[in-house]
Amino acid sequence: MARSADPALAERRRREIVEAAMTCFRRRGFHQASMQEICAAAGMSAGALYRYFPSKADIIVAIAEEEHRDAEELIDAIANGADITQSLMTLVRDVVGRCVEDHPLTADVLAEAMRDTELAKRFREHVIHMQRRLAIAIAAGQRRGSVDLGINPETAARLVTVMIDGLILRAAVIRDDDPEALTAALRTFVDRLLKPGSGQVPRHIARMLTDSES
Amino acid sequence: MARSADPALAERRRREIVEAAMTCFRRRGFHQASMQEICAAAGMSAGALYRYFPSKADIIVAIAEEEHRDAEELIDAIANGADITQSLMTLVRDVVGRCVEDHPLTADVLAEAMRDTELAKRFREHVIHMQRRLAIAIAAGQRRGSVDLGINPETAARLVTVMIDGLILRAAVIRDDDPEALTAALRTFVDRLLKPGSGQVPRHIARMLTDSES
DNA sequence: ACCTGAACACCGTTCAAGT
DNA sequence: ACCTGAACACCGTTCAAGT
Repeated sequence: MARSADPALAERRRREIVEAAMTCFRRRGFHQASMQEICAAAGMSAGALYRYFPSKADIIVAIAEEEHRDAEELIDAIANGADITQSLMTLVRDVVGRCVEDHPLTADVLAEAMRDTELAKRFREHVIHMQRRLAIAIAAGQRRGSVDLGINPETAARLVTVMIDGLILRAAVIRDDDPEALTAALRTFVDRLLKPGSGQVPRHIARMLTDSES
Repeated sequence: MARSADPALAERRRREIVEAAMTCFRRRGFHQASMQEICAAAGMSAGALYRYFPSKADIIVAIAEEEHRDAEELIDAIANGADITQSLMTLVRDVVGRCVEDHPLTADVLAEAMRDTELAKRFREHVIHMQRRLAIAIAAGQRRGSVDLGINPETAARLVTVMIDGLILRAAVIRDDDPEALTAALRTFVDRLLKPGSGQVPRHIARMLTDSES
């Protein structure tokens, strides 16, 4: 990475490179895009680029860091929302929506994480962070009465994050999967998992419940 | 692929190549493994290999076909099981378990599908097939009374397949994620989604339900 | 200090030459 | 018909030479 006399310049160059690489990777994928392409997009020579990133793999680590930072900002935002059910729907729409744009980057990061120890470690920490934040938000929802008390917050958080991963993957590969059916399915998932006393109760019993308890 | 005078030889060679490639890809990943390595593992020259596969990309298409065929056999097997809840737990254990071995292949196939139209098409068809089979099995479960009538079979099938994708992804990247917690979470997911009249009903009401209806 | 771009070892793929 | 392996264009990375 070369000790720099001008940290501001170094930071600026790194951003230029990451930005250029993201454009190239989105267009052609991590392994299909060449360093020459990235150099051209960033407006610098190979030698200059290698002054700021010791290898192509390090560029994708920087991209993964950015993706994870973005996702964590999203989840921190919803963690403060009052209605956890609605917040989750919004979160998933945002995460999956953003992914539709960046699906190739996400898939590339994943595939690289399978080999790259550094990347795998960051991925792991990211998932753990997401899960913890969500568990806290769900527990808060339980105290507020907006989440069913019958479910363990850690369990719910685990299921939601796994579901989000699955949704991202699906949005990435199956671009035209019926989006309304998916949203409806997600609603069902969130309701059955989190809604206090959910729809499985027969109507006449549900009436008794509301009559006697609210 | 070269019209062959001996179709049996051609089939044998293709298998040798796919087998060799799977070994190499598992070890080093799709893009890290070189054609020279695959040739050496298959015991043939570059020219010979290219007689049977027109490109590296076509080898991964063959591998994806095999993965999909395996997964579809698994789902067809459970579709005939009596207890859909238990079958699903078994299915997930099998799919995720198999994946722990083949996670790098799965991730490589996914990342390639992001660029490779041919691969993406096969992926799409595979997901649709899985979903249809599962929906049929779930509908059968409803007729047998082992699945809650309050859920749409297509919706449930969609959620289960998305969840499976998420689980594969997680098993692939986060190898040491607490497996027991994951199994327990999955149990919760399946129960809340499919079990007739699940745990959200308060105990005194549940008692009334069983007293008056069964 | 920062940058250039030719050079290096290696990649996927081809094809003239062998049997 | 089937196979070999040197050759081709191109890859990620390095480094002597410039400013």
